[in-house]
Amino acid sequence: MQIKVTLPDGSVREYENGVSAMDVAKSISEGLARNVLSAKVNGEVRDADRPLPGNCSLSLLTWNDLDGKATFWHSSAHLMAEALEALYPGTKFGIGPPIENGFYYDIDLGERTIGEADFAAIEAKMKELASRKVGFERSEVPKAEAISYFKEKGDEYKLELLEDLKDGEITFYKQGEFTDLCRGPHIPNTSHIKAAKVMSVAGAYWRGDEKRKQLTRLYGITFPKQKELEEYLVLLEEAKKRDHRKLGKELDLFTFSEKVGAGLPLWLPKGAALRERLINFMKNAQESSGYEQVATPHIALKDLYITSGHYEKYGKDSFQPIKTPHEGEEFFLKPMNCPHHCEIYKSRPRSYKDLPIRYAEFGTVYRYEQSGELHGLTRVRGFTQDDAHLFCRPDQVKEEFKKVIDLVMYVLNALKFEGYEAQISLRDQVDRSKYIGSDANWEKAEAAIIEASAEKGLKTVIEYGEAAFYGPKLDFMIKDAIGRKWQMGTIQVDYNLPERFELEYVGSDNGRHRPVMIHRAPFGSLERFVALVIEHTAGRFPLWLTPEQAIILPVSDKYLEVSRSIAHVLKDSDIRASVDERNEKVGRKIRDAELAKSPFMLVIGEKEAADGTVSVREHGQGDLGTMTPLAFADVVKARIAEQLGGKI
RNA sequence: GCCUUUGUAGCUCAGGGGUAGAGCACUUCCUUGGUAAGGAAGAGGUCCCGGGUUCAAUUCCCGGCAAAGGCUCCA
Repeated sequence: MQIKVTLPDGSVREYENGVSAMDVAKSISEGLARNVLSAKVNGEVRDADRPLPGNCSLSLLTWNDLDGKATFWHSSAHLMAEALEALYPGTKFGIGPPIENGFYYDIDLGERTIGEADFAAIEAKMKELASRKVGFERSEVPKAEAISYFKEKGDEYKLELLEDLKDGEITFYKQGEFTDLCRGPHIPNTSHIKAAKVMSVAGAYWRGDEKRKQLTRLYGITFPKQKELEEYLVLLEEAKKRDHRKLGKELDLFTFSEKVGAGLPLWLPKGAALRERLINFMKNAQESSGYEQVATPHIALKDLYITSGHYEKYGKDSFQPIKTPHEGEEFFLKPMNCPHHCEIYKSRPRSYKDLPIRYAEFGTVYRYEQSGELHGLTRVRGFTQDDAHLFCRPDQVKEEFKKVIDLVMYVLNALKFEGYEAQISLRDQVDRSKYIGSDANWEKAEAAIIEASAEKGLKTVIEYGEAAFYGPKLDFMIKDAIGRKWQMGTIQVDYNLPERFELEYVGSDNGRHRPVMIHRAPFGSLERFVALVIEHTAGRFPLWLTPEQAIILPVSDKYLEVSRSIAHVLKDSDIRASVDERNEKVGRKIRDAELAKSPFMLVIGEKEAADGTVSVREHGQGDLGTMTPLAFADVVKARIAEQLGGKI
């Protein structure tokens, strides 16, 4: 009997029934067969050596396919587990999946601990085990047998995993001396793994539950070639150079002080000025979109947060209240601006004709974050949101939401952010105890976000359980230099706060109606936004944003005076420029300016002083020739106009 | 908060139970140099903080604090 196998290029080949993906590979070429790691059969990734189920579509997976890499790393996790069992007998195993870059295995070492000093031994053992060139043998195991196997081994974690599996669906994989409960698939044999590195060790709660036992998580990565491992490590080093914490220090943007407190950034003059430019950029954009600025204090009475629901939700796990000395009144540092803005809305009666009302505030808020969670500018305890709250009629929600999407997109484009992901954050589908408000309101809000995003043609992913406690969100996520995802802009539809604050407007029917609120922050927080701009530009900011647009480099002290007067001319043309007045050679000044990422260097020597010109050198580009200071100013302005797409 | 690691000059880092080290930055002097580092001299330290062991602790031990990588959390 023959079966028909459809390959990715659309071609159909016939084979004997019982043929494996590996056999198909061999029939195409020996070289391909050597590189096959697993196979996608009718969309399902399987071991390459399993017989094909009949007529099917087949793609052979190699290191060049994401699924092939995942198979490779999954098998590597098993290999590391085998090494660990050999080195540390009695180790119990949790789960060991592949991840974006490599894999991890969660293990319970009992009383023993593992540190970086042990990594080399584990890597050596892995390589030794890999070189045996043994296969990963798949076997289907009855549940009772699987249970008795792990009972005997004393591995309670695998036993717990087995509880959730049905009899008849349980498979083991065995390579060498190591047998693991595993769905598979795996690579043909261990010898594909030529380079192995244990990257780091961390604590990880069993099944992600803080209340359960903390296991030791070992992260590792492997490659089919030693050279690829070396290249990967170089890439990691390069990424570290873009780290905003490092660049922020080098570029004099911000600092932290143990005396001020962890997670409380201090902005240096250059950083503060950069922040101001971002604020002005946003104010301009908002002004033309009908927003009005408001301003509110940093603290408020406890009662405000009881009304908003924040006290119940976060009161105990938050900064504790400040008390007045005599009356004992309790004030909280504001963790959000919305309750204040609700009170502004309530300050007088509203007509349907007034809506939408859009209150914007660059509000600094304070939140207690767990100490282990603080991270540079991306996770802090005090930060400034480019916050605004839109109060609108129910029939205006979708339109307003779409306008906010436009604003966010404008911001992302102006800063050249491309790799963002739009995430619709909805309620947890099972556990609803984390949220306030009626199901009906949640459903309305969720539908509004999904519809508005779809009508804007936004490519979105849906994440359940990621909503705010009072409403669903559309979040714009972006990765940092080392691939961690952060939330940047956010837009949220909220039916709950208007109810809690009893917000109303008088409709055309002369009746009282409840407005809907939209919370939104295109930057998210200025702190995090600056961090991500630093990492995405590697410190080479867009010209309109950069601290210093030009540095003037006199060839010798003789040209200090003319350099200073050129700086004045540029300043009068709104160009940010300064003079490097140090007693150094021009080569040195250029080197330092290049390292400081100054966009333009203006060399002034005898010729330029005589001609009334500047010799322009662009960062990373080199000499652009000479021109007058005013012509240079025009070049800068034209570049800025180009970067901002004609706006502002 | 939990796990692993780290904390030495402004920065990057070496060192080690008994006078504290380098490079860069900084100060002064010499040099007036044309597109990525000119030369010389000098100054600079509570070796994160607190306790313990010791004749002696920056070094070893314990506890804090801060930072790094994760886990959990994230209005």
